[in-house]
Amino acid sequence: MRIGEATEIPAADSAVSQKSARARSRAVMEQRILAAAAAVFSEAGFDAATTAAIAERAGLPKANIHYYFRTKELLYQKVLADVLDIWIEQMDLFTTEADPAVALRLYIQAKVALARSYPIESRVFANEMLHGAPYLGRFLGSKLKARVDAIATVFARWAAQGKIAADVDAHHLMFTLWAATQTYADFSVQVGAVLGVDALSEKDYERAAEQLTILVLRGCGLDN
Amino acid sequence: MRIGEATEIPAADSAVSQKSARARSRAVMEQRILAAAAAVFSEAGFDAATTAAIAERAGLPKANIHYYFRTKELLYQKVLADVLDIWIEQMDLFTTEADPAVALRLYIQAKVALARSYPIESRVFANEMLHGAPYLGRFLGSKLKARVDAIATVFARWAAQGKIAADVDAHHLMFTLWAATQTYADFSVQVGAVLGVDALSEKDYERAAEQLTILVLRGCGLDN
DNA sequence: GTCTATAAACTGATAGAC
DNA sequence: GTCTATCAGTTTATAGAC
Repeated sequence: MRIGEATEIPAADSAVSQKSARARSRAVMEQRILAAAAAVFSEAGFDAATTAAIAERAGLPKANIHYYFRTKELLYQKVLADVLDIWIEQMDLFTTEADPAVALRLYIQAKVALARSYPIESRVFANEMLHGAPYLGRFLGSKLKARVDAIATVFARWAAQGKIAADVDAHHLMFTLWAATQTYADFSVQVGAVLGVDALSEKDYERAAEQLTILVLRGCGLDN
Repeated sequence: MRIGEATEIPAADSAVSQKSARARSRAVMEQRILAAAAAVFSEAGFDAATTAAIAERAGLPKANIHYYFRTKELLYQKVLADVLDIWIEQMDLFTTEADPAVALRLYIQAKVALARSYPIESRVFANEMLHGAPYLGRFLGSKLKARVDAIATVFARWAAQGKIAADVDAHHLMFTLWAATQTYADFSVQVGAVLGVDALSEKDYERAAEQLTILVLRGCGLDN
């Protein structure tokens, strides 16, 4: 297929219309492969995931995977980058002007919602951490650390203003919030088994968020 | 070497002395292999772990691994069983007679101590959960569920006696406690990076336990 | 019991026809 | 761009000398 053939549709969105039919086709295939790759990586981890499994899930011959992503490593890095995009944009809630109780409540709800809506991405991230973060190591010590340090500053101001208990360490609080929310994605098998259900329902996630909110707000000395 | 040769030492402990020299030698080799296997499984997960890597870490030829454990799967199951032994014996603290604050404080300290002393075992367990618990699935829905259900009964009694906040769900509290403590083993790379340290020190683990205790006790409506 | 050698299957990646 | 065939390397597991 050449550029500007019959399938070329004038799009309303200019950013899209600037792409040729070929480029659009490539983007579609890449998305399809990335989705399949994320699923396989989440189930197996990087080392155990096979390009054959990714190809099969994408409904493509194995060689096509290597045509769009030269190596398995490049494909994994792209998956990880997409996963990070989802994860990092949650911490803006913690500003000095915000109400601590409201910020914490919204953050917990957002994180539990992420665990429910993006379990695959959550597990890819968990696998990466569990295996020593060979690809995300840099990000953790730079960008993520900076974000949490900034949040700690906000918590210190809140504490100085008497808005929150002074003995709460923001760093460790974040570790607990991350762990407690991600467990509903990463360890959903365990949670489901202990609750006695096959799969977690919307009610289960709501209750999870509600319970964690109760614990954390009261734990931070905030009236519920 | 035949049974009853010069290396046969009369042992004070009868249980040990009943074992032949051959059996003891076998037990030693099995332990050596199991330790190496746990390390490799914790770093790679079951699928990505190779018997060659286990052999290398144990300082043995690869064939010897298969002599003591016929298949990689049997070796993994034995490692998992040993891991479970470490993990399940922590919940006896929660009895109706116990003081809720004391029980929770001790449980958190014990769990954080486990995360520090047995990070390998913790990661093997985490890997198994993350990949859908193909080998521990049964255990989760039977033995573990029964334990947590029993704890929930204790919490209900405590709540009825006014000893603990009535709106705390014991099941979700346990999920949070497990996740928050295990994160110091499973995600120690992330924790260390955000704290700005290469490796977590004893002080870091102490602070982790202390902070989680503050949050949970106050969160459960208990005077600290 | 230990170890070298090797079988049989699978892995990431590529060549080359279409 | 797509796909079959295939390479070189690795994997689990075993055979068989010692």
